[in-house]
Amino acid sequence: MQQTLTIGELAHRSGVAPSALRYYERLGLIRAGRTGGNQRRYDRAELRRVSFIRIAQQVGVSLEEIREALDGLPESRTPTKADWARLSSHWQAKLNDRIAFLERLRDDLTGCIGCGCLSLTACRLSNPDDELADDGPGPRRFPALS
Amino acid sequence: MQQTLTIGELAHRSGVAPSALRYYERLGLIRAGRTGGNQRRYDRAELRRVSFIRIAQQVGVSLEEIREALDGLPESRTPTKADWARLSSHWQAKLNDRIAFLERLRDDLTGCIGCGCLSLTACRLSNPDDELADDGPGPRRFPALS
DNA sequence: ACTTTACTTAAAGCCCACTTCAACTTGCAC
DNA sequence: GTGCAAGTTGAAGTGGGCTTTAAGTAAAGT
Repeated sequence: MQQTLTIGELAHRSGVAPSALRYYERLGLIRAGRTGGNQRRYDRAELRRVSFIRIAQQVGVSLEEIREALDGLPESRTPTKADWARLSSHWQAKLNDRIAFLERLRDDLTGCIGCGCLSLTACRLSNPDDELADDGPGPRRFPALS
Repeated sequence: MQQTLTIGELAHRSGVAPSALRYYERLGLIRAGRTGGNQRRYDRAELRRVSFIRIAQQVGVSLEEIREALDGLPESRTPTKADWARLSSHWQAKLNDRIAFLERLRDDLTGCIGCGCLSLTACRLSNPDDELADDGPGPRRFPALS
């Protein structure tokens, strides 16, 4: 018989509060079996899911997006190494995008200070994505990520 | 007389909705003069403030922290190049911290896949029993950049 | 002068990611 | 078999970051 965890144990091992775990379950991010007395019992594999959720959150991904990603895992069987590798490499791509974005931000900020224009609004940091040419320096929308 | 912007103009040029600009004003992030008829008129320098706010938000900083940072600007005069350079370099440090954090995350993720441990929970990626356990309610921002 | 668009306010609403509450039930330790 | 920590539920509350609404005023175009 497979070893299971109570909600308190999973909470302790994952660093996520029990209330958050119940919330995740309502959103369909994790699953739990039940005892005869209706208490949750988590397969140890859920620990990995919770870790994944927390990592994705740190990258700035919403729970809804995380749910969509986790939906890519097989439902019928415990995810294999290959399953997780696929998901994780997808997240590495997201991380790389985000890192590149922040680096661009940092470098542009440096340029703005260095060049003396000082107008954050006048550099490519704020890209005039529309009719800039009314009068004077233009409208500035920040470039959206991905 | 100094050229000013209506709230609609500032909204258009900054890409921030008028309601958000009024909200920022309530929080003390930006300031506005008034016409005889009580309408807001923004000094062009406010455009820079709004840009700064948006950039800081992209880095994952809360409005409260942004307000504290902006409080470092002189109230009596229009901020000089040096004023902005000081603020911006502080933000560059934040950016670097955040970039370093994400890189560590990315590299650890690679390691987890490569080594086959597959247990994200077994690496330093997930720090069980740690301080993140009780952050209180509210949307999770990015981890503190200190 | 008139019409239309833009602005004003306070208060309420919304979305996300949770937490807290109240009232109750399970299940492990002794 | 009893005591008590740990679990259960739905509903309501919290905090951040806004948007929407309603009712009214200002200013710009013709």
